[in-house]
Amino acid sequence: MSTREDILNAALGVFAEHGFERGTVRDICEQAGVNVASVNYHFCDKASLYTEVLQHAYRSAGTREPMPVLDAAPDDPCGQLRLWIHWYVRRVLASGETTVGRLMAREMANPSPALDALASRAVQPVFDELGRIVLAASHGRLDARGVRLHSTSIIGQCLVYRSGAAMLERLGPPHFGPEDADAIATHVADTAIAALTTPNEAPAS
Amino acid sequence: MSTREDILNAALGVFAEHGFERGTVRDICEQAGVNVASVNYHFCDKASLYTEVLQHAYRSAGTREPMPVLDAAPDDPCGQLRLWIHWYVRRVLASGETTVGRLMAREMANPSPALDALASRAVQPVFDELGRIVLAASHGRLDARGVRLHSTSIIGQCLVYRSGAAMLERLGPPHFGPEDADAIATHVADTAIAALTTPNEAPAS
DNA sequence: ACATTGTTCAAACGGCTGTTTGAAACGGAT
DNA sequence: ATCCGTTTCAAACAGCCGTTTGAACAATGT
Repeated sequence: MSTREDILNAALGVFAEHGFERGTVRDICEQAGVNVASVNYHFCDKASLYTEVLQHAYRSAGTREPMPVLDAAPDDPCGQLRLWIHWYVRRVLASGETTVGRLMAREMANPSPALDALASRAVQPVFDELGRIVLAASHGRLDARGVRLHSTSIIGQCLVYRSGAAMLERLGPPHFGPEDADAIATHVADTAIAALTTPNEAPAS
Repeated sequence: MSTREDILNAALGVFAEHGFERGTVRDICEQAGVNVASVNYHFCDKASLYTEVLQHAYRSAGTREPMPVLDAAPDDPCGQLRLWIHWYVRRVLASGETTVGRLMAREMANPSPALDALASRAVQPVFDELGRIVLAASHGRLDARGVRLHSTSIIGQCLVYRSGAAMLERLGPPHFGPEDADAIATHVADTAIAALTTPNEAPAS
């Protein structure tokens, strides 16, 4: 039962560094210290190996820093939102340096069939939880469309520090790294709460 | 002089759909109606062809819908911000369907040497302009760090509809397409202006 | 002891890839 | 018409890829 996990770990690194196409089975097996045929024996395909690697990666990233329990303060949805955003930003910026983050960024830009399973199993629960908090923070005033808009805005503000990292670090200072996670999270939370608590806009002056 | 451009256009479509690795020279040439050897004759490499395609794509995307002139209302920075965001969202969502947007998203996740030139030439001016508007909308209260935070939040909220499109459309309704560009832009502008005009938050409880 | 099952391995198999080659076709200048 | 540089083409090349094969090996149950 060791070779399977050896392959899984080696494949995580190889796929993250070179992507699915350039990451060769031979390279993975050499790095795992196993035979080439092992991939086709334990996982039937290179593609199937990839999907398992993706789920393994996302799950391990999730368990390393689990989503905070928010039942603690059910009467303070804004506080819950702050907590959630801090957790998510830390998770996003931390994964930007490790292999997992690059793997996810690749998969977003280059969707493979593995993305379906990943979306429904790993991402959907996180996104649903955010939607629930947003709805509560708006005191139930938002419809499904509004919840989705606000949730997507929050996710977008966080994710840009990973998906747009290559571009941002080419745009001159000031730059933000994992050490700025709390500052970024505070800003995103401020923005989100300001948007949720400001009544519908009249055009601003 | 036709085959060069034929190859360039065909390669744009092929690379955008399949990426650099999976986009084969044979496919490009077949779609352009030319011989396989033409790629190595007109561009020496497949890689060189790719960098030329990237620059060609950025340039054409920029000229199709130019950044709006904002000198019209220099005394209404919030109005300028709304205008700018509407322009940017429309640009992002439009390019999300065409080939250019997907090509850019791929390049972000998998940066090639071509990204440096693209960042300084195509993206930097757009980002600087946004920074100027944000600074004005905050009545000059923000430092460079604050301007960068707000600008990045705005960009992130817009870009997520492209860079996260593959994920978002797997997360169940409601979905947003190019026809919702104005609604999205209005929401992002509301959020940004709410964040810019709300006084500094007290730390969360 | 044997047979069975699950696992590992070296070697080879097709197939697709980017690239090269050398000849053929073209087009303007002499 | 002849020449010469440029461009196109069919064909082949060399290499790497994922996958398969069939034999060796280890572990387990009978």
